[in-house]
Amino acid sequence: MNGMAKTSSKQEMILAKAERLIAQKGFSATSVREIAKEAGVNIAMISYYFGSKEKLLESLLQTRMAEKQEYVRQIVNRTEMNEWQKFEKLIDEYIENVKNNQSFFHIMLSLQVNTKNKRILSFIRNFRFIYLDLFETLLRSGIRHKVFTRHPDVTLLQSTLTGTIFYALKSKPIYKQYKMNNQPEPEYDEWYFGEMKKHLKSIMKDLVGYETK
Amino acid sequence: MNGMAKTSSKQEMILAKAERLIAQKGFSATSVREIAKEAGVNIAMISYYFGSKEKLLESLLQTRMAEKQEYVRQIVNRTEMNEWQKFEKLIDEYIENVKNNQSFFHIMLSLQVNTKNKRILSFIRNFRFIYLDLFETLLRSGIRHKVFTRHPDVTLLQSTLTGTIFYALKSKPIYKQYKMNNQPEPEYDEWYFGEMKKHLKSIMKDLVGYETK
Amino acid sequence: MNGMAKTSSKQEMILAKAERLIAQKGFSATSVREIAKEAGVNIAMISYYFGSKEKLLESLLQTRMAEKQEYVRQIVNRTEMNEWQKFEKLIDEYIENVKNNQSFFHIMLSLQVNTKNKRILSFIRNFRFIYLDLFETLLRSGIRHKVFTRHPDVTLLQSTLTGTIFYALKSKPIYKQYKMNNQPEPEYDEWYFGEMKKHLKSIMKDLVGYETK
Amino acid sequence: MNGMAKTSSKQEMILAKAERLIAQKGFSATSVREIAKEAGVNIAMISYYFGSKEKLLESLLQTRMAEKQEYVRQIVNRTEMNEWQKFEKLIDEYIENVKNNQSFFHIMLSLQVNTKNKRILSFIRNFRFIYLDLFETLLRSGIRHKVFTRHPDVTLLQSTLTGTIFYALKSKPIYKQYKMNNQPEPEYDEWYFGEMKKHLKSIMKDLVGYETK
DNA sequence: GATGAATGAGCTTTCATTCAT
DNA sequence: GATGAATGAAAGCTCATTCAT
Repeated sequence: MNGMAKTSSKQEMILAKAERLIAQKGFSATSVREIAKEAGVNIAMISYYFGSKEKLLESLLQTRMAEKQEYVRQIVNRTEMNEWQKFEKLIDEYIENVKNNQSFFHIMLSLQVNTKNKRILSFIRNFRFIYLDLFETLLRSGIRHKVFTRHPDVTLLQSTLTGTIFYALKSKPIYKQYKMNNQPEPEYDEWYFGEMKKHLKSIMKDLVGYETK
Repeated sequence: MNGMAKTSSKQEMILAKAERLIAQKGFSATSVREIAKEAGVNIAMISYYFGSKEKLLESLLQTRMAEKQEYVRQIVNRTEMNEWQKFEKLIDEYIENVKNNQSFFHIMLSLQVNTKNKRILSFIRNFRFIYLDLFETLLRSGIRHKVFTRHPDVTLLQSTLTGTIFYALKSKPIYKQYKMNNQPEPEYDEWYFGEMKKHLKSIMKDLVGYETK
Repeated sequence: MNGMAKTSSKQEMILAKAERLIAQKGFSATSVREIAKEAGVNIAMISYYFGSKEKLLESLLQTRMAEKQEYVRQIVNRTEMNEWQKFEKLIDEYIENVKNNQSFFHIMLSLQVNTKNKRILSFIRNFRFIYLDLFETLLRSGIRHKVFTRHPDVTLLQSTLTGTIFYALKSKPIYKQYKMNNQPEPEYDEWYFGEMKKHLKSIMKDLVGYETK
Repeated sequence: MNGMAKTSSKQEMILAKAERLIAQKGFSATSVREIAKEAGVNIAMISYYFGSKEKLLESLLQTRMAEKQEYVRQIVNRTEMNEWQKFEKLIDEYIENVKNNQSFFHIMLSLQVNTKNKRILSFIRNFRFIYLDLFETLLRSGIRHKVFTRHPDVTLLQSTLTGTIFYALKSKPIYKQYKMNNQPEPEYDEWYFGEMKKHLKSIMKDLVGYETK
């Protein structure tokens, strides 16, 4: 048990360091040596634990994605909320999630552009489908219960929701500079992601035609 | 003159092939050998023309960005349009531009996350600032002329506009698969980008508070 | 222990082959590939063991210089000899040393002319200072004990001693040809370095004013 | 004629810049690009004028050696001096010559160790032989005229003479540091080379057994 | 299970030289 | 005669991975 725990923590340490480095520099520009050095393990360990650099990435995605998918189902299954409240909750949680896992979402975005790895593409596709299905279900239910008055295309909705978040995430330093804002990082983040939430809720409200009484 | 044209076309050929490869695989994952092979030139030519792999990328960005910035000013300076019409025109042209220069915009997106090259970061920042300034000017003018009734944050507006386009672009195959659509590519593209235009105009109309009379 | 010995012998093998090649062809004209091939190791091992080609050279100098400095102290500390006998002993040993490590001294001379490497220049300077201090001590002691009657400038003394040896070393093939001598190498070397010893002792005897009783 | 003069000066410029660079960095470490850049000519000119980098070096040596050999004969043929005076004159002139052509003598020294170029080795050998013959002639004459009482080996004599000069030249900064001398360069040089002359004359006087009456 | 040593393939860049004009 | 363009070869180095223990 001691041995296993130690091993497990080593693997998790490797994944954590790899995540940060790959998010910062890209997958190709990050060397196994660097990851091993950062994680304080022998170079051979990456191949030893994960098989290869590529499989380390796959392992990283699988691990992180599994962690992230669970919370979604909880929201949808809650009955005390109407569809618009669930929508709001989803937006809040999504943005919080991105805020707290910026490295992971950087990698996700980067991989959608560049990877040719079939397994990784499959991971990403499945991840996306889960959200599309979720939104579609929510939209239908909202229309049925007359909470929503419009039924937008769910793929365009996702593009705007996720696209805005990702692009805003990447643009954070540029926008901070544009506005000549000198706030310390945590405070600025709080404000930045808060504005993002309000902005996206406003757009989504318009898209689904939710009318405040 | 013949010699110059020939030289110029070789450099342009290298840039074109580099653009496609870097967009597909990322900068680090693209080797100088590959670019040279694709462009049909000797490996040494990349260093000869551009100095280094890194400087080739800088040269690519500079060249393409110069090409793209011109058309923007033309729209803004047209006087027979009101601000909302200019907004619509900009969205149409932006989407067309991205559609026709997907590689370049992929690279731009990718570099915003991963590069640490100061010069490149500066290029991108300037490119982004030009658009931000443009939108800000347009918003102020629209408000002044009572064409717009709201003044949204220009950075969030850009994130939604550009983020939606980029994300929708990258998600095209996934969405096609999700909808189990078997249309041939050109027809599907025509429809897909058309829907994107309508979708974004609808969002923007809401954001700026433009009221159809 | 077996592993260590094996490793150590590989590194030593690389150093030995590098020494010979660099002495023959010069540092710049000797390629890492060549050294690796001669030493029977993979090219990557040079970087693996030494860091770089330049650091291999530094390592070579440091290793060899450490080996060479030890014997000097032994002579000086011997009490049964007078100063002139120590002088003679030093000349004999120095020339023997050069004879048996011609490659190393070729490199030393070559580096004094061409290198701009700060670390290497520092190695050489320290090496030189040790000898200067040694000669100065010997001269003073000899004067005090009335073994020597003159106190020549120690730097000029070193220039003549070392300069003669180095230049004679380099000129060996030319002089052999000049004298149309066809002796086999080892016998010729024996005679050549023997003459050098007598010649330098004669000069030094004059310089320090040592009188045979 | 204008064209020729221009060409000739270009070639001489290339030789001059090549001399300095090769003396500083060594032949292999000096690139054709560098020489061309320093000389302000096109890279192709080196191959064009001299055939190759190697032949440029040959050309350099041949040119410089021809310039240097002439002055020697003048001294030897002067009849108003006895052999020792000629010896003194030679030492003075030799040291002056080296002082004023340090680059060339550095290259000579360097090539004697490292080059495998047959033609260059032949140049150097001939250059050396001329001096050896000269000294031999002088020694014989001195003995015959009872100016000298000893006949040292001419190769050892040359090794000491040239070796001391070269080594003292190269060691100048090290010795200045050793003596913690802060004199300005020109004054120190004057003193340093003056001491060298006295030192070598003293040694040579002893070697040839010249007795002051 | 874990690791330092070692490997071959590949990287970018620079080399001296030649070509086409 | 002179030169910018272009080339193949080779340079030093780093890569992800595997081997031997």
